[in-house]
Amino acid sequence: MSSTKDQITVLADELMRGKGYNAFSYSDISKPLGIKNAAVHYHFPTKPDLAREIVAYHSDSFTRFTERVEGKEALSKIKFFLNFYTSIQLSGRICVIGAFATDWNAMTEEIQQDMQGFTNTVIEWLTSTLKEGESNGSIKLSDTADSEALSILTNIFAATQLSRITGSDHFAAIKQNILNRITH
Amino acid sequence: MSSTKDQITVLADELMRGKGYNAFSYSDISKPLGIKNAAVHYHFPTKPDLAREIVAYHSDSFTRFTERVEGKEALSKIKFFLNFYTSIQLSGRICVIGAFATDWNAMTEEIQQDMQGFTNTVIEWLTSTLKEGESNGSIKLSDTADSEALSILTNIFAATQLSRITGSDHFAAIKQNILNRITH
DNA sequence: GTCTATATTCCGATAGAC
DNA sequence: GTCTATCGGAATATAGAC
Repeated sequence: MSSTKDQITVLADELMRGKGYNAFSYSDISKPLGIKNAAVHYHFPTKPDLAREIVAYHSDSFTRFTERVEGKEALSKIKFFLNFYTSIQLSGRICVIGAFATDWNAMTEEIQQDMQGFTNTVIEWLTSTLKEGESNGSIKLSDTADSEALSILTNIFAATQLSRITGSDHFAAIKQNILNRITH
Repeated sequence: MSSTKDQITVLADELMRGKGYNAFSYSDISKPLGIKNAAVHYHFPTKPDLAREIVAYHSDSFTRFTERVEGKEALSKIKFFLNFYTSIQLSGRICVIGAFATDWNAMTEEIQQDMQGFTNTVIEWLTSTLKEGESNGSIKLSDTADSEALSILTNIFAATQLSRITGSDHFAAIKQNILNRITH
């Protein structure tokens, strides 16, 4: 049993990554939840408030993810990360980073700052995990860990976008290409 | 001297890749051009008509691009392709593929089909150009040409998105990483 | 915390004059 | 081909009762 506020957050996130920020409305949230427009505004007075909550939701989720895989072997961690994107692709949605990037110039400065913090956290985790794997020999790096992290991140989040247009086979091919690149 | 219709198309494309499909309005187009709302509707009765024109505009542009580089050496062609994205990044805009992918579920079937055709054309050009470079020895492939094409495309179009959030240094790093991967 | 009711603004779109 | 004028609808947001 989750609170109305939590239900709004989850649904808003799905709409954000499903249709885009400017394509969903308060009524897209209130109707499925069986509540009224005003009730959503009670929890999130403005739409930017809702957007910030979505970012906070992903920040928390990513923190829990890193804690869950902490202690596992580095290559295994990367595979868990990539498998998370597979579930995004299967749901027909896209990564939150790409969703906010596209609507970037329609976002308030506060949202932008929150997203910068979140995105850098993801990049830093990827970078340190790649270094970790190179140290123990499970991962092969042909460039700096930071560059490889950026390459992997853009590959996988754009794969959720591209596969909407050209189909899920392309998502699978991109994911496999990443793994081929970083394994011996 | 370009026609009003052409000016509308160019501006609509910039808005589409600058703010997103649902974030720009007919008045965002009419005001800068010094015309009225109704004049834009005369040329493009509905907003989906405008979206289709944007796709057609990019299809034509890409065809002209491939003709311009035809005859050049394969690696050089890829570099021209990547440099085109540098100009997108510098303008603060994103690649049309990512822009439409994010708003995919807000698009009509006709727009989606047009985008599928355009995107596959880009992928096919990249694939055949990579094969060409492998044959003449200028390009190194560690995976199938098709997979490498998908990897490069997602890297570079997502780089225009990511760099909005984390800065242009990341765009440069991703671009360089692509070149490192495919050269000896 | 949710409701009814409403204010306000903006959007996409059309009719008809010039 | 562009204009004025306007329609119908939807969106974000708020006031005040319960």
